Amino acid sequence: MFDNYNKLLKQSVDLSNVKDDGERKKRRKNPPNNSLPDEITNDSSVIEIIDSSSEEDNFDSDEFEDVDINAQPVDELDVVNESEDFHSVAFTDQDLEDVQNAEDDILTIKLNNSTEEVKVNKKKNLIISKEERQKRIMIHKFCVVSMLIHGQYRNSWCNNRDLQKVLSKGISKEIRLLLEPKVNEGQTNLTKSRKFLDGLRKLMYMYSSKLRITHQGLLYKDWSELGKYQPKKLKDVNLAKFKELIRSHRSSRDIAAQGFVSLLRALKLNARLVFSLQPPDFTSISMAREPEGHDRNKINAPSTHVKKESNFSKLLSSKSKILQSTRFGKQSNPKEENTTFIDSEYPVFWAEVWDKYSRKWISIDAVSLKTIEQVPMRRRSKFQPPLNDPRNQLTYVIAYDKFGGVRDVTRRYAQFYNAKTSRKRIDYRSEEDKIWYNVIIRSMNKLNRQDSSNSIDALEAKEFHDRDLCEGMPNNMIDFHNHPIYALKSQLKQKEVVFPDSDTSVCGYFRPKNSGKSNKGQSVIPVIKRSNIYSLKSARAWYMRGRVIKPGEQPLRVKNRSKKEESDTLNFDTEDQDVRLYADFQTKLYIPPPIEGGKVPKNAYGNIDIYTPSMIPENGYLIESSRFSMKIAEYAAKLIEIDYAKAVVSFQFGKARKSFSHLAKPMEGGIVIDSQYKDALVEVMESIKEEEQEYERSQLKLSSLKLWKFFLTNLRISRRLDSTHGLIEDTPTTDIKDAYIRNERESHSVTRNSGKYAKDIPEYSERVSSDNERVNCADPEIHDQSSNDASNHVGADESETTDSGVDMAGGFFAEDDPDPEEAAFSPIEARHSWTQNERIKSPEYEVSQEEVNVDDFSSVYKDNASDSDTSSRKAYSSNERAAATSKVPEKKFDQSSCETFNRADEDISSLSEASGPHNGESDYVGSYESFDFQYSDSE
DNA sequence: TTGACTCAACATCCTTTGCTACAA
DNA sequence: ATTGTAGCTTTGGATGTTGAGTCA
Repeated sequence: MFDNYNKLLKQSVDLSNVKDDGERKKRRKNPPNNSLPDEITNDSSVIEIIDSSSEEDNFDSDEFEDVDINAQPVDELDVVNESEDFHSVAFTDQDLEDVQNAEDDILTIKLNNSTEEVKVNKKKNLIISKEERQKRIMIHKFCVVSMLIHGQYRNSWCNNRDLQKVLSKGISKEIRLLLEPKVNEGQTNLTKSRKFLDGLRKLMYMYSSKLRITHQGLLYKDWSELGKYQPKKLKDVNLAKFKELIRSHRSSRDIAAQGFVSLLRALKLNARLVFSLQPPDFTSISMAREPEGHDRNKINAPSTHVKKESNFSKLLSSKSKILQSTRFGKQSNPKEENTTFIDSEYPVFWAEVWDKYSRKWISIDAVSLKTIEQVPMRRRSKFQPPLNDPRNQLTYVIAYDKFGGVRDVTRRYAQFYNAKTSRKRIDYRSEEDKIWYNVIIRSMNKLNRQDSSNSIDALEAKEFHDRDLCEGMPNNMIDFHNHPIYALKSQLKQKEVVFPDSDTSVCGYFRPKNSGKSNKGQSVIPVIKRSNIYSLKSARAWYMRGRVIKPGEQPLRVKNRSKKEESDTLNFDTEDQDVRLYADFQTKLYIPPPIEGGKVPKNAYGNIDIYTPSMIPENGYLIESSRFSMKIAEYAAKLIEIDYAKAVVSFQFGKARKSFSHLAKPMEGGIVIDSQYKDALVEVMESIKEEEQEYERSQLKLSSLKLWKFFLTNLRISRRLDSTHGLIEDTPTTDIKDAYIRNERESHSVTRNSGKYAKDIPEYSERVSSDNERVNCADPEIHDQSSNDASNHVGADESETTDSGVDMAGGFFAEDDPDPEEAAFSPIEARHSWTQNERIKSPEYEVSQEEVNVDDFSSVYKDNASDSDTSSRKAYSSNERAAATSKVPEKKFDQSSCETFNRADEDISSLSEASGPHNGESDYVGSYESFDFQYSDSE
């Protein structure tokens, strides 16, 4: 299960494709001037100049001491790696020495010149990019979900009857009696509870005495360690293996704890499996650094594992990779290379048992801590690891009960949940994430536990509430920041205010550890209830949220406009230069004026503001532009002569603010009308919409017919030219002409073979395929495909016809100039309309559908369209031909229209069928009937 | 050793209703 | 002559958050 999770995790990282270097390059505002090490040595003259000046003027011994000379080459490497494409350059020890030598030569210069830059770079490299943050959040979420599911599986395995049977066999009568006292014993609940706990304790010791921990379980990993190979981990645990491991009492701590839960359940106790999820911390936004001290060993994993972590190592910047190779590459001892993660002494999995006598959850860890505890209210739980534990972080504690219920019980185990723990959780990040998390937790429950809550749940909820109250004030100033219950005045945001600003808002006092300077000598500072802190907004801002200031309310704060704004507005009215800010209790819901006599009230701009649904007038209705376009809505309203107002729902802000006089563009989200006209208007709009669609359809029909006409006329002209002038001999001078002639010949062969299907005629297919190829030549992939198709169809020599450039399309434009724009829509739509409505009428439809190779045929059309190039037009040498195409517009048929035709032609076969019934209406279409190219004819 | 503070570097929020030239 | 629309410009400032470093 968990290996799968790891695999998925790796994949997700692989997919997101870390672009560390590119990103960091972008973020560098001032790329360092430092050039490559060897360049530095070459450029000695420049350096000397700097040297002399810096020695006299800027030499600062303190600064000198700041820089670790030994570390300097490494820093140099950083810089180089940053500014250049460095991936392929392998650093050798020689390089490193060169750098050091170079460094020695120019020591003072380098230091003085670049110290500051190096410092800046160091700083910049410490914080990850925005994308990286997003990715970390994503991975964090993914880990949370994966671990939740993992816990769910293990929890269900704990319910396994066979396992429970085996486990409960070895339980002594004494323990059983303590856990399940006889009903008629006249004892108080307290005594019973004590006995119950005693029983649990004995059970725990019994269970733990048998255990041998042979493998490592789940542990917290830093971002840099996520992909590291964990050698002592159990793999491929399925239910059978799980049972076997628990029976043998040789497994990991996690599985042992799960086994204990199973044992508790076997004894008919209400036991929960508790899982402290260990996702990486998304709030940590610093670069993944190489661990210090003894952890260094972990970096150089054995070569066999390198592949496994390759995806994840992308998380590490390439910088640190080079650092690793340079710093530790040579000295590292193969024995030390093993990746070792030292287990935290705190558990990841443990059990909770419901003590029905004291009506409390009892936490038991029979494996790691071998402890049993009813978590205290005000003191730290034994289950909570210290905040700096590198292998166990208590952030999400999830309890799975035997009925499939899943509850977040972090509040029980985290002593400073509000002050510390909650900040590391995804649900603290935003309202959206909170919803996400709640949905996930809810969906983890079994269906019958999703919404129902039993009495135990209710008691637990009360317990958590009490714990919130018992948490008390933070013990340091940082934790007051954004604390949900308490606040310090000095930490309020600019637009936050205490109201009422008196002692009633103060709920206590805080003594900073080293009574800070900011407290102006005061040893204690007042702590304010968060509920007495209000976020202020201007009247305008409130209006944008559908609220207005109550009459007579005085602003809680008046903020001066910034100097910038003052200079912008040449208004000398002092009142306009202040922004008056109000709290939400000073506002009320905005009730818009009602529509009277069908007249919609409008603002100064002739619109109506609908920023929230509450801003729609009582008897008004908003026709949202998502359903109908603004045009249709307005037209319909005008048509039935009712008053309406365009609804401004939001504003869009331009990027360049200064250059544009307008900063905000109003976004129209529909029209507001008197609600009594709603039905009528909707009716009208629907019919307009229908009409429009009908018109579009007819336009498509028309353009399809035009295309068809264009094609047939094309063929007719070429045939007439051939019949009048005969075939022209092949000459080596004009390849295009040759191809044209050959094409014509082939088309005649089609004619002569009338009665055969197009696909059965090799020459025809050949031409079609090669043309296909030419059309698509812009895209090499398509090119290959189509040429393959060609050879599949006929296996003919393509070179014969590839250069044929026929200016047939041009000729047809002269007569019929089809609008390319129109054509762009017609063919596909036309297919639908014709296919569905008319096609069936055509008697030839069946035949063509079954026997004509549609692809081949359509390609003919592509040929015509794509070859209408001015260069190919030159191929016409004879006057006659020129005359035939004399009306060719000089307008060049561009690529886009070619593509248009290509698209169009996919459906030409259906169109050709469809145009059958219309043959009397047009000369060209009529001639189609007489034309020999009738593949559907049965001879 | 720890916490409070400063600094640097980003991230994010706040803002809240055009004009002109030119083609069709 | 009228109408519709593309293209202007080339990048804000204040506030909040985070991590590193410093100091008491």
